Amino acid sequence: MGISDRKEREKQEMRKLIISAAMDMFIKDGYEKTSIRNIAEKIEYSPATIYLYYKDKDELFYEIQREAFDHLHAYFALHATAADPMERLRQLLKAYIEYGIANPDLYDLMFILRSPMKAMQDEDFWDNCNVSFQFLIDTIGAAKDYIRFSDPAQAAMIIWGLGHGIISLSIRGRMKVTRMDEGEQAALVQSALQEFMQIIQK
Amino acid sequence: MGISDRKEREKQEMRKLIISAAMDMFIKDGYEKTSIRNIAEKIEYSPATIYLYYKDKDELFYEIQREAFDHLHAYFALHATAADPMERLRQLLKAYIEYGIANPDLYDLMFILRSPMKAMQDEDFWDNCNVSFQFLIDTIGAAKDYIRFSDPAQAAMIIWGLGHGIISLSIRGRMKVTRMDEGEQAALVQSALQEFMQIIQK
DNA sequence: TGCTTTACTAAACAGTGTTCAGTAAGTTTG
DNA sequence: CAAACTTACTGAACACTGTTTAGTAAAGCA
Repeated sequence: MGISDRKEREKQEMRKLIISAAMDMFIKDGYEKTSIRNIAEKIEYSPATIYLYYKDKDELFYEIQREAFDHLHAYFALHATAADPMERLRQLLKAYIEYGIANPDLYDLMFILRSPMKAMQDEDFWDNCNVSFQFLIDTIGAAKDYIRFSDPAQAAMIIWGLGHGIISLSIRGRMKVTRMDEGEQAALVQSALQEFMQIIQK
Repeated sequence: MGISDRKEREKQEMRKLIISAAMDMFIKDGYEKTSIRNIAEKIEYSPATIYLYYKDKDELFYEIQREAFDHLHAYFALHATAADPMERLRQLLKAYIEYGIANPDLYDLMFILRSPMKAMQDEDFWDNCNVSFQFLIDTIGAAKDYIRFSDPAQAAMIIWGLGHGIISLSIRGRMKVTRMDEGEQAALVQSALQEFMQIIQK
């Protein structure tokens, strides 16, 4: 049936239209201003129409999260390229933190906000996150003989935890407690990470 | 003037009443259900009354954050007590993570939510957070000769970042990507932290 | 007692996510 | 081609949210 094919195509195009409008607003105006009503206005449809394509806001945000993870993975692939495994791991951690601080709203969606996780099975987050997560696992796997952790899973936990911790403290303003200005802060983070990588190296 | 003294006392009591109702709701029902209207209903006043005592929701949440930080500091003081500096640091990191996972909503307020930071000068967060933060700084200061960081500030950044990262990934459901059940996850976190502390030890 | 200040609230405004009845156009069928 | 059916869409409403304002009743002071 040619018509139902076209209908299906149009449905996918509409979903895509909604998602990209939402993604744009997310990046430009942040999470708080990305409302169903604002998205609807931007694409010149009524708010109710969005509910014909997405069950609720959480499901919509879940789809934007998928796009965000693709975006992050592309950044990893571009910046963690060294042949030497240990150097590649260093680059990956640096790229992660740079990405998070440069794209705080997308980072929120991927790693902080509750909304995209709500309407989700356990497997769904795995689907979205996995390509990026696997990048970390593989990089640590390649470096495993050069780091002082007996188990790569432990190393992954520590490195991800550390990276996420620094990004999220930073983008949620909690580094204020150090009473440093942003420049000092960034310098301290960088030198601390440098030493950390040195310390965990065999 | 006895009357204006009493008035002042009553004003403080009212603020206290609002805060404790809000704190209760925060712990019992979580952040999302703690609305100005719900707090007002609980204390049997109109929503507008709350605005006679707090400028806006952010200022109210800032005050609850102060209480939460007292709560956290009490937990630290209770659990990080070893005489040996390195052991005390280990206890502190463990206590931090335990506290965060056991009190996810208060942890949110202290370290994740944007709301309490909005109506805030840089110094204000310092006021709220400082007693707890100083506990970390002091503990690291005492252990500084036994850890492989040249600068205690670097060590603080790494340890806080790591602790916060693990707590926040955990309470925001992002550990799902490991495909472990909660028991396995907790075991991995614990063993990873164990090894981490070993590795940074001189 | 009369005047003023204080404490409080009902009602409204502007925003949110979401649902549902109704319409108008597109598609299929007799 | 016209009638019947299906699909796509929307206006308006519901139940929430934070916040402001005008008005009221009680408390304090002269």
